[in-house]
Amino acid sequence: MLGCLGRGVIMTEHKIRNMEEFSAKCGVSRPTVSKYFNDPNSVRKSTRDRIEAALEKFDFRPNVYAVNQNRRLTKNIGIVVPFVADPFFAELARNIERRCIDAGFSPSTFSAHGSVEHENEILETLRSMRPAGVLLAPLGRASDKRKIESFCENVPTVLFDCNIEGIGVPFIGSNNFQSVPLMVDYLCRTGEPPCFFEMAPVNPNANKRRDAYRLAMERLGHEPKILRVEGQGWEFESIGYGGGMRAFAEGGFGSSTVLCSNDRLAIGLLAAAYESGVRVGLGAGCSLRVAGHDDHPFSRFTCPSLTTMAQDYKAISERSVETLLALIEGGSADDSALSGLFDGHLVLRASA
Amino acid sequence: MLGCLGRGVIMTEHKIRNMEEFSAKCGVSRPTVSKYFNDPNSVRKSTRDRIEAALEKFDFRPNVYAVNQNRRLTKNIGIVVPFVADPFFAELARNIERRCIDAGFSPSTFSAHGSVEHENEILETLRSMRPAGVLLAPLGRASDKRKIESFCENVPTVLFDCNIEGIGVPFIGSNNFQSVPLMVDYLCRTGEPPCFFEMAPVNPNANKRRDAYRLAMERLGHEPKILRVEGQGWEFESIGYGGGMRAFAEGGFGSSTVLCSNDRLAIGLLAAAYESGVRVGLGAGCSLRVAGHDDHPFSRFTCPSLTTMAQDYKAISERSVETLLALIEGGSADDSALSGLFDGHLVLRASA
DNA sequence: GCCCATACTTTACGCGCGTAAAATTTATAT
DNA sequence: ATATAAATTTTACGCGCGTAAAGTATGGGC
Repeated sequence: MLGCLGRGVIMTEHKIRNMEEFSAKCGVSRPTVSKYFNDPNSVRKSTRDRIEAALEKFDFRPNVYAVNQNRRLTKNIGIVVPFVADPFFAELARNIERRCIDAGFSPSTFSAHGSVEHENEILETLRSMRPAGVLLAPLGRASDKRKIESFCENVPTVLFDCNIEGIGVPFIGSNNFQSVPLMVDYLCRTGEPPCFFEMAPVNPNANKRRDAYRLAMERLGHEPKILRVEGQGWEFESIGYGGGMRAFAEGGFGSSTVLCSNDRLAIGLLAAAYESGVRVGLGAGCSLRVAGHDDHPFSRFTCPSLTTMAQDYKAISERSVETLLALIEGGSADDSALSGLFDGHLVLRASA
Repeated sequence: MLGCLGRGVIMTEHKIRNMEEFSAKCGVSRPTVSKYFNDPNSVRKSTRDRIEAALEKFDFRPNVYAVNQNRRLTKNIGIVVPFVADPFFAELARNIERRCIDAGFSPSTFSAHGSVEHENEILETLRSMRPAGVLLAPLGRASDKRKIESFCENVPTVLFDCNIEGIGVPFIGSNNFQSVPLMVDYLCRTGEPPCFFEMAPVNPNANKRRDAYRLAMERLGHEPKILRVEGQGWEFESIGYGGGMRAFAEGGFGSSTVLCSNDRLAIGLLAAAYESGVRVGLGAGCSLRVAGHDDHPFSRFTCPSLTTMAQDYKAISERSVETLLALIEGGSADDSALSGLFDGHLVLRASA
């Protein structure tokens, strides 16, 4: 490729193979270049300029594998969500990714796709990646608690969205005991007190929401009514649909207001209502009100649009990353003291 | 940790630090162990058994960074989708991931989150990962064509879902010229010929679907009617909703049947119809039929449920991975000859 | 002008493993 | 039993970079 004739007319820049060659082009020693890549501000401005000038001409990048092999701690951060096909988690992951990049780390996102086996595989993979830290939203009840626990002992980890209680790991999530009562209160003010529509709980959030519902109802002097539908897995819409169809066939919910454990369940229920000829909403001719929880990205586009409790995506992702970075910096500081729960806010739409 | 008293009662298995130590525990040489990890069947059964026995006792795993540094080609495969918050892509990615793992590779999935900058970042990251191959679903029109082209020259790549034409890279996707005419034909048989509802095309698929619609209509002796709505970005539902609201306000679509360029657009349109008091479906009292394209995971739960063309997820993911593996094996074989388009099938639901 | 802190260079070692070549063992065929 | 092929061990080198130590250059303050 490079002409040997020595004409020197067009000196084809032969590819830089390693940091040694690159440092030669800079007129700077390799260790200094190495220092530069670890922290550009750790070298004098004049040398920084020389390196960056050469960087534009040759676009060299240190070999990630060699770098990570030799660093005590890699700059990798693992992000694990239970089910990325749920736009709620996709959105959360996107936010978190961005923040990690901005903090100078290299995030890699994994989805357990709803399966424990896959979640365990991911933890194994993550282990061998020796990440600086991990942001983990576990499957929940289905998770292999011991594996997660032993993982957290070896890798700085922050749990988000779904807690695994009693393992002393920081947790960032939503405050269900604030959000659910707020919704219950709104629903009671504006119509018949709601019943609670849930599936077999996949995680602590589901349990807390039910408990919060019960408490809120009792505090308002109403009798809680809980309707649990069958079904498992992560096809919540399908479960909500099936449960809805059966309830409508058997004569309704025992209340003209239904508070769903989450939006996806509500989406299924709305489909069932539509198919059953039950008009949902506030207007005349409507016989049912439906509310959800989470402000799922699609809840704006349901028919009718879904009244729901918005989780504070931004705060959760921001605080999760902050907490992890603090954990990475400060060694293994006091753990669960770093936990944080965020309030949600009411999103009033047409369904309730 | 390890008692120094020599009692030997409980010999705490001190952590294996590297392959050297591990091979000692096996009573096998390190190069042989190395061979084993590259291909367990490349060593004699007796030694394989010894290694695997030790493997259970010490759960040693080769350092991924050291491995990848020294191998000519890593076992990594990059998977890139334009927007993972779209469950369609999440589903595709999940399928592809699984197949890569089964083939003995380590997939990492990335989402461009709808932004070119992010897509380019991902390509850079991917480059420094020196992957064996990459499965890339580009953003489409928004993509930086030159960067993708230069990337494909250096890394074995298979495009899926969305083609970048004229760069000689294998492409696996859906056959829009089969699927759209099929839908058009069905709609014409059962009611008024459809108009076509689209947004500014984000990728070649959108263009092809429109062209296929036009052709199909002309072939059936009907006049094509195309309604393009404004809006950009990846919030298709929102665009469909906005376009729908305006169309209903201005007196409809010029046909009582609307074929949408994709399901997400249709989901937005259905929301607009509902809000505008327009009944969608086949039954009495319905004034509009709506059909989509893709069999989006949520299209079962729209109100009414959405009649659509199902893309063959399984075939696309399977063939994409197969093609990439062939590309990896056979060096840079004849490229675009490996392309493949798959037929879709009609999914009849309540909306049309 | 000297002193000293800082930044840099040189030199050197190690990380954990792939991989090649040569010597040796083991299994299979004759 | 002997020849032959296959598998394994030994030995050795290299990958690209982090990092430490010791020496050299740089620059600011007095």
